Amino acid sequence: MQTTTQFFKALSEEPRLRILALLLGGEICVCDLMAVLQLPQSTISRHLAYLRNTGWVEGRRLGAWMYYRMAEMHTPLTRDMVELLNQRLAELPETRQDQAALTNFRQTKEKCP
Amino acid sequence: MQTTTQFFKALSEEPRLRILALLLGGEICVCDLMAVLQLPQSTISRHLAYLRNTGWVEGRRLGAWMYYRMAEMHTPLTRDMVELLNQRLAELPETRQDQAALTNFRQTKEKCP
DNA sequence: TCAATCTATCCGCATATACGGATAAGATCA
DNA sequence: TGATCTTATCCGTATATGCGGATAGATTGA
Repeated sequence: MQTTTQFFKALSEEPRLRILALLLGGEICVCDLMAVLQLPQSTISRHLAYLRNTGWVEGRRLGAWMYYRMAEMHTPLTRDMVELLNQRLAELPETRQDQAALTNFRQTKEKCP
Repeated sequence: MQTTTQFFKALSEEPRLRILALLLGGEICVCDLMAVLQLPQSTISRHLAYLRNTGWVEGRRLGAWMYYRMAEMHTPLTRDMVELLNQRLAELPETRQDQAALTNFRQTKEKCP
């Protein structure tokens, strides 16, 4: 049950919920997250580590960049939670704003491919 | 989004998750919760207050006793969460143990109707 | 190899919150 | 009203964890 409570605790901080909402739309690199969330790099990285440790996301290195995406879920509860967030998180205004900001940033940026 | 993160934070502590798992089975009075969870009264009451404030449960007074039950949910996200917990929480061993302890206590007790 | 870039971790500080005994508040009954 | 029972809140303490600048590690390209 410790695992389950920690899994839910990951959703209890706004930066982490915003990160998950973005990752539900597909893989994102840290630099994009920094641009969208407008938070210091150490803060982003710390929350990503938390999400990694609780099984929510997994990262892969692509050269100097790290890309993060939703992790494969291994239990019914965790699979259902991802499905639920996928359906319901988009209803929150902050989520829509972040998605728009991501789209916009990806169109205008040059580096951080 | 603050509301949503607080809503999830309620699930991030083991006593609260155990309380919710029990309440999914129906209305329960505080004295039963104390007997099942084996925690001090102030701890139970504090967690119940937290669950009340985050919209998870509602209580009603019946004489000297307080009975708690799952609250009516008002958004798709919260309704889906209750449905999910209802389906998945029973898979955890702690939940099964608590349910058994509740059944057992209700059969043997005399007071706290 | 050195400089530059990207990311993870470290560190000290601040805040949130869990804990549980003590106390207060509400209700019942004699 | 006073005694008793049930529950809620208060209180001081301990712990967890968020924050973000500083630092370390990893990678690339010159």
